[in-house]
Amino acid sequence: MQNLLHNLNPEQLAAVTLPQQSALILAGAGSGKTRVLTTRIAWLIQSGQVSPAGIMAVTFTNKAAKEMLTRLSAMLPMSTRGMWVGTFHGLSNRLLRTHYRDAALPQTFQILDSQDQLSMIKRLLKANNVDDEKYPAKNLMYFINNAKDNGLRANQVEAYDPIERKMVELYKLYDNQCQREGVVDFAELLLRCYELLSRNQPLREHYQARFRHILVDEFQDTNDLQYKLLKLLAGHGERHGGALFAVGDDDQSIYAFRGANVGNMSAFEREFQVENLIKLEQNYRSHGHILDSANQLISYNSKRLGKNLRTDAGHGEPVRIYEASSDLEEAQWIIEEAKSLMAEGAARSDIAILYRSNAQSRVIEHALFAAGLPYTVYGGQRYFQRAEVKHAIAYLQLMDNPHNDSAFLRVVNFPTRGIGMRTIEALQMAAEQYGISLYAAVPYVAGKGGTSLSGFVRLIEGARFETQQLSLPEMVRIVLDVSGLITYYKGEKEGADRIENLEQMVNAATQFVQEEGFGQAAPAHLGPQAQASSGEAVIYQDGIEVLDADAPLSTVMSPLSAFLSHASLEAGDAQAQAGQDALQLMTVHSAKGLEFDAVFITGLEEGLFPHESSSREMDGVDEERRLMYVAVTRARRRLYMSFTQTRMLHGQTRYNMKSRFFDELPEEALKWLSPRVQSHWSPNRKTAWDDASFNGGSDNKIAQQITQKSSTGPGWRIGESVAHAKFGEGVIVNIEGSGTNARAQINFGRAGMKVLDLSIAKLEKVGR
DNA sequence: GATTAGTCCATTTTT
DNA sequence: TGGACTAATC
Repeated sequence: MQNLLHNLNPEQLAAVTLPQQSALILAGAGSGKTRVLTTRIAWLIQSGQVSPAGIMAVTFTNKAAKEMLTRLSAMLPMSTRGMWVGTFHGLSNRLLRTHYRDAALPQTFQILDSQDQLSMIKRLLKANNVDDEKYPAKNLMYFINNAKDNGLRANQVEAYDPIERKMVELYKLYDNQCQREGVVDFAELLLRCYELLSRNQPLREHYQARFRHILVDEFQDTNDLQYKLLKLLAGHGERHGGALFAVGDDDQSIYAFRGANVGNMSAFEREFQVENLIKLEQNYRSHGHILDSANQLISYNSKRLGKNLRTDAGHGEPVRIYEASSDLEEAQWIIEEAKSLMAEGAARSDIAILYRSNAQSRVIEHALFAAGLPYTVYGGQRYFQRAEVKHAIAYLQLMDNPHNDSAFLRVVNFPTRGIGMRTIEALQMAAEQYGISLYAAVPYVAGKGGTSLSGFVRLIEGARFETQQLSLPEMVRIVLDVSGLITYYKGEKEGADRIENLEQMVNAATQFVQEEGFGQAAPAHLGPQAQASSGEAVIYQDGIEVLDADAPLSTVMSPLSAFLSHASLEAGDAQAQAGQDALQLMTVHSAKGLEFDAVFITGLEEGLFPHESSSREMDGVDEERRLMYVAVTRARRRLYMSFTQTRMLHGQTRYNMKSRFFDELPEEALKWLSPRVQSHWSPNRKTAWDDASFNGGSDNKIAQQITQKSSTGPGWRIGESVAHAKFGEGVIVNIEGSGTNARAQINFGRAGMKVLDLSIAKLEKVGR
């Protein structure tokens, strides 16, 4: 116990040892948030206040959940079994598996990932002859998910115009279709869970009584439904229920675009009458200048719960800022700096290069490749998302639940087995007519198509029969062969990697079976009933099915169902990183939660960061600023920022002003690096002639005149920074006309784009 | 039924 | 600019 609390600072200690009450922990970046969370759980158990089964810890990512479990098992002498640690979706899945009957789901219900969901919506639109110009599948998907994230069913959504009314109608159809197929999307997992618990009082009270302590990580990222679910579990406003311990940082809320509501933090504080608001402001990560920059920057946001990070480390190095002439040159500079960092002993993996949008990585990647520096880009294709893996999964899905139409359509003719469009259309007609799944509709299709379809059904049935008594890995092995996938990819030019990925699935299954505690001999098909002898999983109270506190996952679902859930809920790692020690490239979003010795924040230009679309959204720039705050606080010792005069975007040259965020940093913490001596017309770059003709639409002769004029005389040139008395600083984007008629189009950033007469407007050159 | 040319589009992302 | 997706062709 002593060493458990050892080395905690006073705030951390206070948070860890709070009494069983609602608490909000405002945990700044690098303040030991995860440590507090895990130590509290360990302390609660060690001090005998609660048994592991009384703990629920919720995270957003599997990575965070895994991390928590790892740390916990290192801290605790006993097993963490009985504790519920997982993502919102993972825990919801578990609950729904246990109470599938009460939730009105088939035992083998399957989880649609976003890809499946979109294709399902596309099918729905087609089947109902909906104009997909007017109702793009993506919009409908957004509409449905948005409604579900707010806890609303179709009949609860208020529609204000005909378009919305139609969307609501389609939402309803979509839900019906999901129910028919026995599939649920991500948001549905949570919504079902919420509805199940709200409507079923004994069940709700059982869980409320069980979970004495509910701990939530990254609380600022919760959406409305997640918060409602937590309130329900914590028995807010009811007799039962445990304490909600929420940890989060409103300054790091960067997921509003996917429904996260920072307002949940203050709502929680208010609704639970939180008396214990603890701020963790001691930062153990960054040096002083970096932290000062972060603090000052974020102070420009108005709606904050208020928090200021401090460090015991010294000021350290200043934040270095570099103005490049172009995106290419920016990349070049990054490489030079990274090289010198490495010469000083930095490992490549200690250096991160961050950008606002993925498109920016290409130029940097090119330069790194040319320089022969190993690098890794975060956020590639995940294992279970790869086409070939999804195909194999689809076969397994059909074996476990043949009514999953998405799975059916994915592989009914892959590898090709002579089932064409006409046959599929006939099948869809039949399925529509009888209101059944495609699989079930097969007998209703006659003729040649019907024959080949029956063949497919026999294939699935055969695979099911053949693997009935086998373990999950053996089953996967058989499916890979029987489906013809391996054979198919053997005949493909680029098939070797795909085959390797498929083979990898057997290993994934083996690992899964071991980690999740499925007895190695347990046949993959057989569900809970078959295993009931191994321990009563489900108990009954007042005639209601409730989960035994210690029921392992293996008693509530079959290995196959569990594996399929796992494939949907945990997409797996992105590309196996070949070069271990590599520079880390990623978006600022994906850098959240990580830290590096040295960090480059690139593309700090108006329009890019803050992104131009953010100015159109409510509090959009504040969110961009939080994003910048996240970026800054990733750095331990060295922080670099860069922006460029010229950037290629969507095949067009853009001239952006430097980001407003530079004005929000403390000057004394910064070091502006003088750019290398360079003319604006260095040979590598496009000439003004190109630029002018590219942007202007003025003809080449005129553009050429301008070039000659401006490159010799005191005139103005494209890309140049200027200052205007009223509009402030700007960048010349284009010049039209010449002599006294010359007019310049100038991007004044926040003040907007202006066209000014060069002979009239009083412009000053801005020293760069 | 596969290849190919044309079209469209373009923050951020986990589950 | 370049990737992803669709329509037309052999």
